[in-house]
Amino acid sequence: MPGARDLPHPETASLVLTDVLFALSDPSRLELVRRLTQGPLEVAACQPTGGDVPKSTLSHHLKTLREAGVIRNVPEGRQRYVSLRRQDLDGRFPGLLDAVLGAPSPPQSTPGR
Amino acid sequence: MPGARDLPHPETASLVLTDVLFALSDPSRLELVRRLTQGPLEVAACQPTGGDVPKSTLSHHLKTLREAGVIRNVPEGRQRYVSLRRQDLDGRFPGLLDAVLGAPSPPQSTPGR
DNA sequence: TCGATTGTTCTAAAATTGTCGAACCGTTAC
DNA sequence: GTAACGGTTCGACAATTTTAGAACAATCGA
Repeated sequence: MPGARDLPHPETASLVLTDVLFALSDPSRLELVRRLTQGPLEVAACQPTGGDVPKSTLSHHLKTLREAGVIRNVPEGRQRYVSLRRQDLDGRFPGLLDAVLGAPSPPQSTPGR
Repeated sequence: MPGARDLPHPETASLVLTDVLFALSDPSRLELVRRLTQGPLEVAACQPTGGDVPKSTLSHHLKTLREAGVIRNVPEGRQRYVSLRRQDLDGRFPGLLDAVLGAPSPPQSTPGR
């Protein structure tokens, strides 16, 4: 049983807070994390809404999130499923993800005009 | 009314989540924030424990935190007082600061020995 | 007033991070 | 097999961020 195409994921106990905060500090990565709360996505579906980001760029962001322990990226046949490591994050950093996800996402929602 | 030496601080309502996360994603900045929970500090006291960081470097970190809205930096006579904008942060991003401050700070707290 | 104190700002170099094309690797379809 | 898919990795370059010395600004004490 050869094709073990698994990427490395940090253990829950060794997740580093500042790495998680950094991974979440990028708007496009954070938006993806928000979408992942709805459920796992295949990589192609991780594209920003309507955006057309090169595969390598997207893959790089996924790597940042994965190495910080925010997401899991597992092979499934010919594609990959990306999912939020919610329980792990909640276990190690209680309340953090909820606070981040509950916070107002856009800088401000242009009121008037 | 001359010596208005006040630095700009963003309004609470306009704080941006990703900016806050980024500001907190640096270990030395985060450590400072933790210390600020004890109360305001003058800039010189913001030096990392035992560390000897150049003034300009420290000032730059303070700027990052200030512009993100994490701290307030006000002149007081010849020095300046740095304080955590806890209420503002709690108001805009409920639970975020508590979660960050409650989280394990070091990568791992070597248990045994 | 002069000088020491306390910190910010300016400028430039070093280090990180982001972006993207090209090469590459398993998997599945033909 | 071999080609098409779905994605990661590699390498290079651009953009940010970090670091730090030097210059500068405001305040206080003598």
